[in-house]
Amino acid sequence: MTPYDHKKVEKRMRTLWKKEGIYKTKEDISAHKPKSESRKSYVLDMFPYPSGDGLHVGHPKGYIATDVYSRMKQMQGYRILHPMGFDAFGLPAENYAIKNKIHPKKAVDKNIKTFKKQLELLGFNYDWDKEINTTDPRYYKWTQWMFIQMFKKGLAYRSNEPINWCPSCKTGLSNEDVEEGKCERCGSIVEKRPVPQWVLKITDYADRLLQDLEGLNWPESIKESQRNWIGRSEGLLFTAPVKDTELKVRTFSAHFEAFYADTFAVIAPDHPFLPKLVEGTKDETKVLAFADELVKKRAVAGFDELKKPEGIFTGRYIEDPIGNGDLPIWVANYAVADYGTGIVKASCHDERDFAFAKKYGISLKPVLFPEDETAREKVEKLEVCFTDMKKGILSKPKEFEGKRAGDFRKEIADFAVKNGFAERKINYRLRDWVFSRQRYWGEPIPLIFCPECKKSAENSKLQAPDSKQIQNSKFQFSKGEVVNPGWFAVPEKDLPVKLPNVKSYEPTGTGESPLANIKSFIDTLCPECGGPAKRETNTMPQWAGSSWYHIAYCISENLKSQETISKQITNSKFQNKVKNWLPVDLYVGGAEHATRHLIYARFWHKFLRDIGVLNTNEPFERLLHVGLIMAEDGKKMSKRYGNVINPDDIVNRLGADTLRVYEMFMGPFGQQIAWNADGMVGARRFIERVCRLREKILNSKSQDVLQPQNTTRGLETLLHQTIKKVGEDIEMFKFNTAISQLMILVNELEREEYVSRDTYEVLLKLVAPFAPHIADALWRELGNKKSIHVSNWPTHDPTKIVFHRVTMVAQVGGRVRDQFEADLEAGEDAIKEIAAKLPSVKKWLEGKAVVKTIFVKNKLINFVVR
RNA sequence: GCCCGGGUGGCGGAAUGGUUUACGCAGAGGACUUAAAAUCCUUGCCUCUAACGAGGUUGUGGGUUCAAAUCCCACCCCGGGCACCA
Repeated sequence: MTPYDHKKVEKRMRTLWKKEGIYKTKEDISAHKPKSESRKSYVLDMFPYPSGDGLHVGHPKGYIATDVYSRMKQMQGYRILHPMGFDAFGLPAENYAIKNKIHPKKAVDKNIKTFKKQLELLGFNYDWDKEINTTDPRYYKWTQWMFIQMFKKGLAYRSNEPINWCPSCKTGLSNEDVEEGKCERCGSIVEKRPVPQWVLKITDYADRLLQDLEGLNWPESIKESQRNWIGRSEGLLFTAPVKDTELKVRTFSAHFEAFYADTFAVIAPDHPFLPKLVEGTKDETKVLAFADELVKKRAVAGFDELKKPEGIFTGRYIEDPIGNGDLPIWVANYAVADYGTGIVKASCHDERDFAFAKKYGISLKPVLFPEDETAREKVEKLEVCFTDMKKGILSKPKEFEGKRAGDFRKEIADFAVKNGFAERKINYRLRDWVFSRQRYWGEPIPLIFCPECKKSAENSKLQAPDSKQIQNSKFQFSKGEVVNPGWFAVPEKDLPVKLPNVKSYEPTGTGESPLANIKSFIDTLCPECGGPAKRETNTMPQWAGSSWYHIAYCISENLKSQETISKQITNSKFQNKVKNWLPVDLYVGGAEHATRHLIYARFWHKFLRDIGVLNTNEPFERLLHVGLIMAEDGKKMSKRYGNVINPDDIVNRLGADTLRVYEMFMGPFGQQIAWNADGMVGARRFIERVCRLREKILNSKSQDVLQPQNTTRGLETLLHQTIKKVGEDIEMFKFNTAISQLMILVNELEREEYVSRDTYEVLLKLVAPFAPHIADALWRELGNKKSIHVSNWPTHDPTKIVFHRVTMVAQVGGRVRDQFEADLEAGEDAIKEIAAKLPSVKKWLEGKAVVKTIFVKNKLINFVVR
């Protein structure tokens, strides 16, 4: 492969760009500029976690895309912000460090260096002045400050409830970190463990997170994932006394239409209320022991094993006010403690309840039936479980007898509320965000605990009696108020709370963070009373730093400032910067973040808006996800399979421009696709053709081949079509068709004896976003002093796109019989006349009667015959 | 089980009611060359036919339409997400 030395060209161009500073972000903090001058485009990639393996060719696909996009935007006159940074806290970095016996900080620094070197080889237009690193104390000072604001607003609370615990990673996990009951990182089965945790009340934002999805320009699939994840369901909350006790029980039901069928209730085996419920019953110990066993079983059981119903009678009954008598309460393995109230009234109109009752001989009483008589009989005889709450016909209560349940959902709810059985309630599947990790490599949680202050706080406040707490709590017993007695935020002047540099940072496995062993870190003074106090030793999860990094890029200078954050954020300069860049106009990254990072960041952003730091509701206006590049064998690229392709090798052999063009040309951007080494040849050839076209340029201006040619496909038309299509396709992330259009143009230009300089320059500009090195090099060879990347994007002339002659299709009976040329906009009669004379059409019309003629202007004529 | 995508040549894909297979890769034939590489040109779904042609063909089956890859119904397969969430 000859004619150009990509190594030389690419190196030379990158040096020039650096020298000329063409990728420096243009800030515009004056609010007075006319709109056209301050058009901005904030284009963001999901920042990488700098792993020790470096990049493979799959990683940069998204980065190339945003690079192409932002280059075009810049040429179109937008101020662009296109930054890059590193998300380097968290388990992977720490595990890598432990495995390689190197301190996480050192490992991260080293890996970032490698990453940056690799990224730079690809010729991205990042403004490295904006680089951020979540593990930089100047960065996490802000992360900690934001956490403190949440703490002060009561959005961070201390919980003692059992949480997901990964025995292998030796840390608590959030609900989002668990997949099919397994740790998302290492695949170990997750246990429930009662470890004291800091939890963020993301559920307070559930409704807004759900509602605001509607206005976002995001892939429908991701919106749908988030809707499912938030899992809003409207239902009824029933309250009833527990027989022979002072206790009351609340149960939630989203499918309440057949609530007259309830004959028993189930409680989760790990429900914190269970011990209190069975207190004083005959089989108290037996029940608790059995429940314990169920919990343990559930912790190790595979997913499918949970389908087998198992349980035990608690010895207690609900006195159901509906008049169904006393409902026995059972412990059931399928009941979930932390959804709804963890206790559910059960009936034959639920698959799981039905199976459970059948197994343990609990009586059932159907009140909902199919219309069909024989089917109805089966339900009456309890042979089948009937659950259709839409089409089912009710037999009870009297008020709704014979009615279709689905048509009266609202009325049934009104009825239950009016009679005092229940109140309306909206429940979410979303759980609060478990925010503590018992690991070393994370942001220290900036809180201090003072035992003295806790005592006085508790003394000053008499413990509320149980009954009251029942009224106020989601659960039936005290969950502890959300005031965190004895806990205080680290005063702002003392931020950041730096992660101590230690030798031993391996997880303890005791539920304590490794920081708990460092006396010099723990011991401190109480910010409230000045007495001896202890620091929180847990760290934040991997997702903390990434929850606000889109903001960090806008205020990168602020991160270096010595001023307090509270003061900085009220500064009008800060406010202007934030207003000028946010929201992110285009956000590109992997779809795997649908229900984690993308929910957390939205939550965090909304919170910061609520406290006045931001003025936008949502962080990411438009989102696109990049399809994975698979290895040639169709598997994921991984060291394990030995199928990794390193971009450095490609850059070395064929050049960054070739790699970029190839990755953009492979297929639709969002689609998963396998690497094909052969395919790269096409990309390289395309670039070489663009180079070779230079020889066809005439310096004399008089001979401009852009003069309209006497053909239907004039070059000028093609050129303007290409300008239009490439611009539109890049805007829509349809890079593959943009490139194919460029190829068509190049093929056509090759056929010409001469190419005008103007045409060639337009071509180079259109190629520039994809192949920035060679395009700029060729551009400068033409004598241009400034980089092509700061030139103006060409605009198409709509009048020049129109053909003068068009190719028409002649059909007979809907079948194509011939094609012919005709004048643009030619009328039906003229076309009919031409078409009817064509021999191949004539042949098919012979002996037939034309019933109808269909005419589509500039496209076809169709004779419908009989 | 529920919810999203998707199924088009040998391969990646294009076309969102109007010529199926743009563009690229691989293949075959040719030109140039002492030769090779590179480059350029031609060709390129299946069936029937000596040929001209004709018919078929966008996962399968049906429907709407002058006309369907595209719209509607049913089914099959692949990929992804969610899942004892009451």
